[in-house]
Amino acid sequence: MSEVQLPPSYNPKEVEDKWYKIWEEKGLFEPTYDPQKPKFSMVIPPPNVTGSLHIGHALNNTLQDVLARYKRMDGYDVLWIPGTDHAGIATQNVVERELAKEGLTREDLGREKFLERVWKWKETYGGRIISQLKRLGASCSWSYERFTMDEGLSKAVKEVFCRLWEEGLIYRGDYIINWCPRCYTALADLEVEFEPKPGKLWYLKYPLLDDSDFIIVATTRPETMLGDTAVAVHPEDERYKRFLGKKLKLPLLGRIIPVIADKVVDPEFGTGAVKVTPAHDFNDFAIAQRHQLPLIKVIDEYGKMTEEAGPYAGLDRFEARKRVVEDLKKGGFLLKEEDYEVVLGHCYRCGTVIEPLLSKQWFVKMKPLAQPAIAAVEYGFIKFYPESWKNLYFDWMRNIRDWCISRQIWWGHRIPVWYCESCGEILVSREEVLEFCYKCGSTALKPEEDVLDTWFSSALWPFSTMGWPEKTKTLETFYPTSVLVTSFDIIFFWVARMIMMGEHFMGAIPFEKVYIHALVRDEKGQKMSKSKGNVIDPLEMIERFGCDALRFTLVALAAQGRDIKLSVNRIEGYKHFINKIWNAGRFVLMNLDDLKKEDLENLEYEKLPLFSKWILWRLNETIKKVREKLEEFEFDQAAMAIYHFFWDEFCDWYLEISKIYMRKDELKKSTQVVLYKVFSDCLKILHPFIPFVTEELWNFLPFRDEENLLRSSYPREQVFNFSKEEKALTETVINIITAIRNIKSEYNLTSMKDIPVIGIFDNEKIKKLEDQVEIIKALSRSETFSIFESYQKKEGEIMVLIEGGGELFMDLSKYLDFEKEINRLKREIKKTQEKLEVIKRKIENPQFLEKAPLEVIEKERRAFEELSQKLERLKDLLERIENSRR
RNA sequence: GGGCGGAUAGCUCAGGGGGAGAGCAUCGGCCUUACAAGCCGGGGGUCAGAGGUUCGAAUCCUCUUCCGCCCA
Repeated sequence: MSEVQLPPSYNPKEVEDKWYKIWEEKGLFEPTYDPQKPKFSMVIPPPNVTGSLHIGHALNNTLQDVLARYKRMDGYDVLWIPGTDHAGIATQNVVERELAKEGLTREDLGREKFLERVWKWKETYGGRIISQLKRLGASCSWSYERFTMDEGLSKAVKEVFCRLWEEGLIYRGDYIINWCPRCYTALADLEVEFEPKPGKLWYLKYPLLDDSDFIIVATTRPETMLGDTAVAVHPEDERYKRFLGKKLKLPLLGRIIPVIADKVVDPEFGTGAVKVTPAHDFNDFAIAQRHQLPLIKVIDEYGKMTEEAGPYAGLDRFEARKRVVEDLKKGGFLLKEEDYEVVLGHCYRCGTVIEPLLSKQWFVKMKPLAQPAIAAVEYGFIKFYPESWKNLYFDWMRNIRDWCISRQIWWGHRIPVWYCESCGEILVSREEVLEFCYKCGSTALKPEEDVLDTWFSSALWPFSTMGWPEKTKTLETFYPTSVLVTSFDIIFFWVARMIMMGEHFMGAIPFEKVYIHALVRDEKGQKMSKSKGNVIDPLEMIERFGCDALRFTLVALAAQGRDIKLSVNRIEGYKHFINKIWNAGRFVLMNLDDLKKEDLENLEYEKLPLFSKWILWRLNETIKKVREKLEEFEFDQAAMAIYHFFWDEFCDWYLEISKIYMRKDELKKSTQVVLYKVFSDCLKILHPFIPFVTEELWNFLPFRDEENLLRSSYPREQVFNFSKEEKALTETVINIITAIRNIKSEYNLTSMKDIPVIGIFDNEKIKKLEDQVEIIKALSRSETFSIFESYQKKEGEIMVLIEGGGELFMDLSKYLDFEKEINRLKREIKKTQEKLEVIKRKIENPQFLEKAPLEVIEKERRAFEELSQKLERLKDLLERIENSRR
């Protein structure tokens, strides 16, 4: 017995903190810049600095960590850059809420003081998510940690803005944009979430100037009629042809507006005539551009009616709606009102109903940027996993619209622009402070107040984190990154924009592969959210079941192309697996005695007993499979392969068999070596998935190729010689054992060891089986097992058939329950008959014989042979038992 | 309105043209000195429905129903 004493159950809490600290302090997560090594790099999708770790982060970072640890062990120099995102609107909102508790608004503080507050808040809480990532075991290269508002990254942002401006790819102008009156900022199209809500459709009467006739328009937003500058109909619409070119008198305000024809009008919707409010509707804005209509803004940035709204000026937009409807009704302009489902845009940060409005904003021209980014994926320089996501990418990229990048909030990268109050020049500069206008020399400069969309800086993340625009060694060594691991909901927000910026500024793709993983949902398939109360908190799961259990669960469920519905009992199930590993480790360690390093090296494969060879072969197959699956990002399959090998083959079979081998002097040493070899390789294979328990156990192993498992080598597949005959023999042994267990269990005789078992096999097999008798006896808990070539069944014995040929006889006369046995046989017969029937139909079908591949036919024929024999013998048996009872 | 994905054991999910799988739950038997968080064994499924392709369909195609998501 070795001196190693491990407690009989694994205690994750003590182990996890200890190892993370050691790994980090030793700098094991850091790249070495060893020129001999191939490179592997990733950038983390930066979580919001305000956030705390939710289950989606846990999945995302577990998968990245699996890759990072696998590649690191496999000889790559790995850089995994971590960091956080300043999340402009979200963070500002959080701090504003804090202020509100003190009865303050950000305006009360002023810009500078407010930003101080945000920074302070960031210093206090920004570290939270980082420490939570560490709790998860993420092996990020922490010395590279970045924040999107860091000095270096800010420099990159400024550089990108200036260059795009110089290239004419950034412009400023009055356009209709999505406005959140609560966050008081413009939003990009992507940042608006649409949701159907019950609403109304109002039918309004717009009379001709001379009151001789009228047009009826339908609208879901009557208050915007105050800003109408036309009524539009479809040019082919016969009903309205006579109105074209005529003028209408806008109710309530009396404004004179034309009737125009435009193809976008859907004659099927409402009455086929639509009011046109160019300042507050995207479609209407486009119509107005085509027809040179005036733009009248009736709702302001606070969601209140403007002076243009005449008597309604100053009212809130929703209040104005009520008043307008009332007044229309009074004036006889409201013809009817019906229930209608309206699709409303909401702010993705605060949920407020978006107001489309006319505003002066900054935009990026996307078409020229999109083109090379589309090509990069088309030509396969960037590959999506699963591949189907690329269609979504193409679809969006090919219909891309210009990107509104200015935000009217304070927390973010200030747009590097000044306006000259003397000559009106727009000055774009990399300078921190601009002293005078470079056109007219005036010092009367007004800085731009707006900041950039947060995603503007995120788009640069793969190279800004590596030091761009400086030429750094990191960039040179690790750009492009190898893989981006993220979820599909930010393919547009982030992935696409990174590809565009990478192509444009680096002249190279930002990553070679994009692995898109699932969204984690609750058991009912709903998105987890705090308001629904269905959140599974990863930190709580780590507390309850251990980090490794959570990680393994997430990986095991991470099948491609499907959402993950997570339930707590799944995590609990895999916690048992962790404990199983722990105990297998205890067993191995207890049985190593004075094993020496030379013993490991001197292992002679050809001299090993059958099952030692078998387990080494199975290990080799498992290594092959896990590697293949990891390379294809089929994490779940990789996890299942090692799970089943470890539990079902190594623990359930080999460990039990090793107990027998180790009792024999001549086999003891080699068995110890095989146990050691298989177990230590399993630790290696498992480490990327479950780093803590494996590192802890590794630490108890007497000889290690590396002090830390984390830096050890990932097992490689070897050429192996385990013959077909040997495979067949192991199967037969396993089948015999299973059959005996089966019978004993059915007769509730599990603990009875004194039931003699007789096996009937052909001569050739008998010779081979002789060496396996001890194993059969031990694992089936039978004191005697004898083999003959033929045998006459005695009374009270039952017979079982062994798959692949052979029979067993067991004397159950003392215990035999005739009724039970007859039932068992009948059941067996029925099952066999059914199977046989299916196969018979097949092999009697001439078309099957003609068209099916030969090996399939062969297989079916063999199966037919076996099953018919089996059926015959079963029937015979049943008859004899029934006879003997009489 | 357009597009994508899903429906497989009681629950959560794999599989993806040639004998229906896992974890959990359930039932029966075992304290067999690594592990009762365990071991051994069992039961449980017209693979959503209908049609088609095929010698052969849970798997491919079409339609239907229901669920989820994305875009407009």
